Amino acid sequence: MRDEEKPAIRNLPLFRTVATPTFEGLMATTYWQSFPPQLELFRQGDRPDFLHILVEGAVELHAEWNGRDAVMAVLRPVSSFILAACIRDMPYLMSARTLERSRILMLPAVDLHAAIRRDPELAAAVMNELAGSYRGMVRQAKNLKLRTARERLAAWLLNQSQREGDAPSFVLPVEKRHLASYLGMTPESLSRTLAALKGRGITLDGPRIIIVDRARLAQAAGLDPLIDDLGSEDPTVEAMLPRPSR
Amino acid sequence: MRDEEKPAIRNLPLFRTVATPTFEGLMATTYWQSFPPQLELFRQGDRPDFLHILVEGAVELHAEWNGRDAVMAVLRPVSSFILAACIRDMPYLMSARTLERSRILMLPAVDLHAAIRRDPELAAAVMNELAGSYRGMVRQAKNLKLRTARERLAAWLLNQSQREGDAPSFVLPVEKRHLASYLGMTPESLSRTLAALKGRGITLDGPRIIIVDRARLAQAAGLDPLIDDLGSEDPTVEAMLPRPSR
DNA sequence: ATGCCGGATTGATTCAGGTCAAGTTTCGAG
DNA sequence: CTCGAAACTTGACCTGAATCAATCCGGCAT
Repeated sequence: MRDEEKPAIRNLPLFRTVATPTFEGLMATTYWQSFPPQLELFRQGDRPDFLHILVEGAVELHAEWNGRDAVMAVLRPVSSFILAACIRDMPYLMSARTLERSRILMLPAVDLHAAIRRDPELAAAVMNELAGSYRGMVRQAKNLKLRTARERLAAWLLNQSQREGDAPSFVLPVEKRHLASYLGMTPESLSRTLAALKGRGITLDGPRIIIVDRARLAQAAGLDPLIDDLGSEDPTVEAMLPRPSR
Repeated sequence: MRDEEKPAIRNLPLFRTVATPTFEGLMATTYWQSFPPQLELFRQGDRPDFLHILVEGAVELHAEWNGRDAVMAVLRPVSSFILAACIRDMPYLMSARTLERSRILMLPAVDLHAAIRRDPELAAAVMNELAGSYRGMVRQAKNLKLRTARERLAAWLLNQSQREGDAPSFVLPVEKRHLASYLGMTPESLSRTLAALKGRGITLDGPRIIIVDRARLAQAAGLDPLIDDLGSEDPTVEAMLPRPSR
């Protein structure tokens, strides 16, 4: 464990509030793994042996069925993932692959369990994290059921801009086909829908989005704190790109 | 609190494993509420003051946005709901209404919090419940993103049959328009899709479904334990009709 | 530079599912 | 038993998005 990244890990919602001995004890059981881009970390159905903590790079959670594939989330450092599978000790419901070269801290599920049993403060943090993840998935399901592809895209653009500090312009942090899949559409549809939004508050420059009329775009998105809210909710697992990579 | 239903409540995954004093202490802080059919229990955005435990009747969780409405889950006794909102003390993301005359046990969120702090066994149960709910929502999102309306319907029919003990025939436990919304389609589409499945293993008799060729229907559904599995996962909140009303 | 190669765009077409508009059935109130 | 409202079904049509099929573009290795 390098000292430089320790503070960032310590600051995860999962660990922020626990006593230092608990944290140090947990860290002592971890070990590092480095992965090249495009590597499958695990597949849905596998047994969860480790809580994963992404410290560098980018990881995509996706789900497969009947030959189809859908991106469920994209994670950026520093984020923990697959906590729920570890807690229940049940097979992953999603597969994970790196998008970039990534460094991941592996925390054995057994040790996590032991620590939770020992430290009620950690248990409380886990509850909060799980409740937040649940709520994140509820938001995602609402997004899918209630909004059209165009509305989802418009809302995502606004959210992404907000994540980057209300930037009036930003470059997409993932390839468009991944974004398309995350939003539940095809790359072709994303391309067209993006073009359609040009008349509604944005300008395009390759992978760069320029928001020229925030109000107009917000109109098209129909923003709603009960679907889109970032920030207040814990975005460790569920959100697409929780925060700029710093 | 009537003695007759106590065992059923005690048997909830949330309480099954806790010590009796914890359970009794919690029950002492609860009170009953009875509601007529079609009554709004709370609206999305409201503050969560109580953990709800449905003991009799049926409750629907639904989400609204921009004039659209989608059924997110239907609950049958005995089920607890909105645990996540209570844990995080954040606004409900879904609204709730009774479908039938219902009796609900209200457990003040403050008392729940206090009990969790006191009893690590309860904390563990809450973690399990939340992790299970999260996984249930992941399944639902996968279902929406990866399957067509027909596949979702076929899978739901098989799951429902299984819930009723592999019944070869059963009547729909909710109105078709509610089922349609839950499955992410319109009532008209449900009607047509049901008709289309007549050639693929089922027969219809009003609200009764007769499964004549389970294998054929399973073929149309593409069942997958990582989407459809009931049973092993805790279905308290996320599943449509967790169990027959007994 | 040149030539790939994978991703992105654009166009033509298809298709699943939604919308609108009649019917028809069911069921509860009187 | 009758009536009326609500649920359901059916039909015609429309639309959002997927699919199929060319290009187009940009980075990168030769």
